[in-house]
Amino acid sequence: MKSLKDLNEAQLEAVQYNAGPHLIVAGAGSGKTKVLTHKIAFLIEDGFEPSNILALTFTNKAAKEMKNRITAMIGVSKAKQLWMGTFHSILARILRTEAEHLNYKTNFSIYDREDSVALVSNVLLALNVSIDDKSPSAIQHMISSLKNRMILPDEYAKHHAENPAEKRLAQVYIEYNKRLYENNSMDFDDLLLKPIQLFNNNERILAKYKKDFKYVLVDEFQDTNKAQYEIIKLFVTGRTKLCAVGDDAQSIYGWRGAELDNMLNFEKDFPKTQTFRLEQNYRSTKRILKAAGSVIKNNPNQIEKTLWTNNEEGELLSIIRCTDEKDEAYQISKQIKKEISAQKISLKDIAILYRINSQSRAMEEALRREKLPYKIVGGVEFYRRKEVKDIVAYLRILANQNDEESLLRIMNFPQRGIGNTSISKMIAFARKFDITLFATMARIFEVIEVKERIQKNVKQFKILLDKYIDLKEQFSLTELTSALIADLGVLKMYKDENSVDSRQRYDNVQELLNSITDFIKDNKNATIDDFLSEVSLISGADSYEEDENFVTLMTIHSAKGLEFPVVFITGCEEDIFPLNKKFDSDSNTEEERRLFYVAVTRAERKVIFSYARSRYRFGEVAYQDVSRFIGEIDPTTVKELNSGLRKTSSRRRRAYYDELYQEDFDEFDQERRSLRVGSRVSHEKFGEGKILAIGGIGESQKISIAFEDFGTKHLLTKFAKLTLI
DNA sequence: AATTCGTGCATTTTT
DNA sequence: TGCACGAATT
Repeated sequence: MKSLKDLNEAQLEAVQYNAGPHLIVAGAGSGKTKVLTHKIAFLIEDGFEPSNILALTFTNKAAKEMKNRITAMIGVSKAKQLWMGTFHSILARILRTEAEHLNYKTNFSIYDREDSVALVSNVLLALNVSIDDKSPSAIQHMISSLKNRMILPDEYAKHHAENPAEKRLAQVYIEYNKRLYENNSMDFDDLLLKPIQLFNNNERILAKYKKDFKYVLVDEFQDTNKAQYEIIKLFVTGRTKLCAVGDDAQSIYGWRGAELDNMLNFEKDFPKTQTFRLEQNYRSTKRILKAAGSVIKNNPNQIEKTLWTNNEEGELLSIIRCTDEKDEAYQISKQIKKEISAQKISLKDIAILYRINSQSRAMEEALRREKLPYKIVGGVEFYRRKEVKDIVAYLRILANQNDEESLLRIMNFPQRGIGNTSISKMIAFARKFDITLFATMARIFEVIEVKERIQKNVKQFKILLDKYIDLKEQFSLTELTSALIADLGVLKMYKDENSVDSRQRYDNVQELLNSITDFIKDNKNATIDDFLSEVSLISGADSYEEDENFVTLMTIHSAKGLEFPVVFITGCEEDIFPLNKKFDSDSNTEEERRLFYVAVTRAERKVIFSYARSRYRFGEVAYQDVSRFIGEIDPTTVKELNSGLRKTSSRRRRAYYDELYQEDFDEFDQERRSLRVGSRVSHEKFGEGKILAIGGIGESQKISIAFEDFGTKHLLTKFAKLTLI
């Protein structure tokens, strides 16, 4: 097979191995996707049917990339038969087919995070409970972690909930799941959990899929959580072949339940595992690899491997020191202009990476001012925008009338005079007679508590929905949606409003129509359910298009898997990167370090770090310390770009830095230089704590401190008698 | 029921 | 800082 010619020896071995379960430990830039695609092509040539191959990825982006490359190798018709996609989308597909065995209907809705949070909110309200003042989104996250660890509501209530707060959480968890079921809906975690339930209870169904999946390939294996691992184990037994690809150093989804141990213990769960290592990097310069390596080696838990490259030595990495986030943005813009005129690179070769989305704001402003075209990947994502979600909620109701969350969303959008009071009455009625909210609308005249005028509005609304539920059988999705939008008059509404905001909304609704048209074009026989699955599972990171000439802005998480000639890594400051919450654990820092590693290894030729000495956080100025990761970089690989001072010997660099920072802070704040964000202090009444933020100057300076026993307090520095510990 | 105004709170990262 | 939500006002 001639395509195997451009593989190196290690890659070739991994591609051709077929004797049993195998784990490919693939370092950054070592041609992981290439190996996977070649492997699939190789298998097909070897006689495997495409429809017997299951290839699982984590992001749609990765799935799409792989699909494109494979299509180029084996042709559309074969590529189409592959089971290839994200865990979530493949399992959603299986669930739609098998829904009835779980007592779900095939048209179930998929709730994204926002929908789930809204549902949690409603549950909290209905049960009238609160859990340690936690926000609905925090509670949603707690429920999600439980699901990730495969702890179901009943089990949690029986075996895990001990203190009163946990007991209340159990209550909420139970009700939340019950409502999901009643709404004929699943959240993201259910898409993984329900299949396990299905397969455990129905051997015949499992057998059917096992027969289909003769070869299972898993990308980004280090990011699998317990449920995903369980699914793989269900599919892979006996003669099924398993190929897992991953890089423990790039595991950055621990917070989402990813268990790195899945990778470290792989050999135990799958006996006779063969491990391959891809250690040659084709992406970065020697210096970049050395710098990245010098940081990641501070993590104790790792699979041993040495990344090397034949690429050139390359430029030194550089560091830009900035006064604040505006200065940072400005200096980066200047640097970008410099890079472009000095070298033969264009805007699309440049990425600006940050730890948290909120960092993008200052950057955007500077880029606009400097007239540098840019594009944000991720951020407030298209399908998460209010105006888009509103329309999507209509489509969801047309597909699944049980979906109460969606119905609530559109009940009074556009405004039709059905307010909260009336809605509460209707919900009460629905609960009393144990019917859905949708069914209640049909009997609205029995809900006597609702004013007559409003009953009529509900009736009108119901007629509208019924009309489109009817029409969906005859019309294409595109026709249906445009007719609906016209009927609702939302475009006109946005146009009339004629504000900056509403113009944007207008465009977004138009864009939604376009995306539906595109989707139907690509998926000829797609149903409304298919489209809705796609919409729920899509993410901002998927919108990245590499051929357009823009500077790319994104979080490091969404940069995973991508590469750029020039990479800016911004906000290299303690409490941002690493972003340590409250009292941080080592494992968190290790994950942050891996994230840093991912950031650095995105670069082909040049890396520029930046950090600011102060930064607006929570509306207050916070004085920042430079990230520990900067200090961990091998000093022979970096230089400071804008220190007014000459180079110092590398051995002295640490001391020199410390001195420099001391000076800098003095300029800012003579009196209180000893109090810094992150410092630990003691207060005579509140005991010990950590400084979160310092704002204002002189008399009015305020300080936020997270006390260990008293929570977060905001105090006037003048009055708070603080001592540094 | 809709609009306006004010307060308080928040920032991880994503399928 | 800016946004979201709640109370107060119409």
